[in-house]
Amino acid sequence: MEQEHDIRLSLSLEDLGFNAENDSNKRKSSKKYYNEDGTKVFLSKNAGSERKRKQRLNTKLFMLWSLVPMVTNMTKESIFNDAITYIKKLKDEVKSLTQELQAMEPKEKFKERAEPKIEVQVEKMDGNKLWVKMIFENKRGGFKKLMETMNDLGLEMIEANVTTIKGAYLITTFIKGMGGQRLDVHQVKHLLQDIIKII
Amino acid sequence: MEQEHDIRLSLSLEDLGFNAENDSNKRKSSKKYYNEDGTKVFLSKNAGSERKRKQRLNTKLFMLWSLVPMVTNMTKESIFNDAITYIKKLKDEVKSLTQELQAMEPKEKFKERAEPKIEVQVEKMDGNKLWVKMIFENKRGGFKKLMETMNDLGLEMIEANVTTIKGAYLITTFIKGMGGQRLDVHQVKHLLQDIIKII
DNA sequence: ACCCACACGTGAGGC
DNA sequence: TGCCTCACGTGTGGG
Repeated sequence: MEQEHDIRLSLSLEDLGFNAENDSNKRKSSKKYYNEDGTKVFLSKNAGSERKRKQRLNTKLFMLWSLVPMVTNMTKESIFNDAITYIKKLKDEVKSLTQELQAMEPKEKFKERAEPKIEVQVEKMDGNKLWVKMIFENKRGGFKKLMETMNDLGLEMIEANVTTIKGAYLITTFIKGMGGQRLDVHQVKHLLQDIIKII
Repeated sequence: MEQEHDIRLSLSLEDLGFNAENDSNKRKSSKKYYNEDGTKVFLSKNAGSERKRKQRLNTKLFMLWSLVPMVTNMTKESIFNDAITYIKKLKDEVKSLTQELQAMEPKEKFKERAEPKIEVQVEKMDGNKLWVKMIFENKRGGFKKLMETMNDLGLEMIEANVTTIKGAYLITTFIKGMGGQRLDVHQVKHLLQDIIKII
C-alpha cells in the first residue's frame, strides 16, 4: 500500500514528456527476475526494447485519452471506446456544422456578381440636404443593403420614392447626414456608386 | 509461407462483427503448446480470457483505425498517431467552423425580437390592384425582407413610396399579383401583417 | 474464493 | 544478419 495503486496503466506524466530513463523502481510485477542469490536472470535482448515499445504504446494511449473529454473508465478498453465515440461525435459535429454553414452561405453569394448598369445623380438642395436619383438592377435585397450601407455611413434617407420597373430599381430621395454632417455632392455620388456596385 | 503473412494485427473483419468462435486455426505463434506426444501443455485459466481480452483490444484498435481516413501505417503505434492527429484536426475543424458560424450569425438575429407596432391598411383599386399603406418599426433590413417576402409570394410593388420617419417605415404602394392572380383585400392585409411581424 | 486488467518476457515472423 | 512488431502465456495486484 505504499504508492502502488495508480499503476494500472503504469504510465504517468513522466511517460508523456520525459521518460526520465528510470527503468529503476516502480515495476508492477514483482516477478522473479533475480535469483535468490541476487544475480540477474537471463533476459533475451528483446525484453528491454519490447518493454520500451509497450511504454511507447501506452504513452500514445494516454495521449489519446487526454484528448477525449468524456471519460468513463481508466481501463484501456474504455479509453478506446471513448475515443471511438468521440471521433464519431466530432465527425457528426463537423458534418452538421458544414451543412449548416452552407445553408446560410447563399445569402452571401450575391456579393460576387457581374457589375450591373447603374445610374446615380446627385444634386444639392437647400439646407444640408441632397437630392438623389438612382437606377440599378433589381437584385433581391438590393434596396435593403443600400439602406443598410447608407445607414452605416450616416446617410439618412428622408423621403424615398422607390419604383420597381421590371428588373431595376428607380429611387429618388432626399439625403442628409445623420449627425448634421455636411455632405459633399461628388463624394456622396461616388459613395453611392460604390455602394450600388457591391450590392 | 502458406497464408501467414497478414497476421501482423491478427484481426480481420471477422473480429469486428462476428468472432466466428474460431479459436481454431491461424495462430501466429507456433510456440509449443503441445508436447511432442500431442498432449496439451498446461495453460493457466487466465490464458484463454487473456487472449480474448487482447482480441477485444485489437478489435477496438481496428475500429479506431477504420474511423481515421488518413492512415500511414498498419502498425499499432501509427494507428495511435493517426487517431491522435485526426482528433486534433477534427477539434480544430469544429472550432473554426463554430466561430465562422458565429461570425455570420448576428445577421440572423433580427428574426427573434419583440413584436413591433404595425399598421396595415389595404384598399381595393381598379383593375386588380390594391393600394397599401404600411407603418412598422424601422428595423434594419426590414424593407428588404418585406420586398423579398412579397416577391416570394407573388406580390409586385408597382409604385412604392417609402418614408423613413425616425424609428419607423411609412410605405404606400400599389400591389398587384405577378401572374395576373386576383388579390383579396383581407387576405393580402393579413398576409402583410404576418410578413411585417416576422421582419 | 474468483475475476479482471495489466506489465512482463518470450518466440516468431517480416523487413 | 539484426531490428521491429506482434500474440501469447504468466504472475501479480485490485475489487
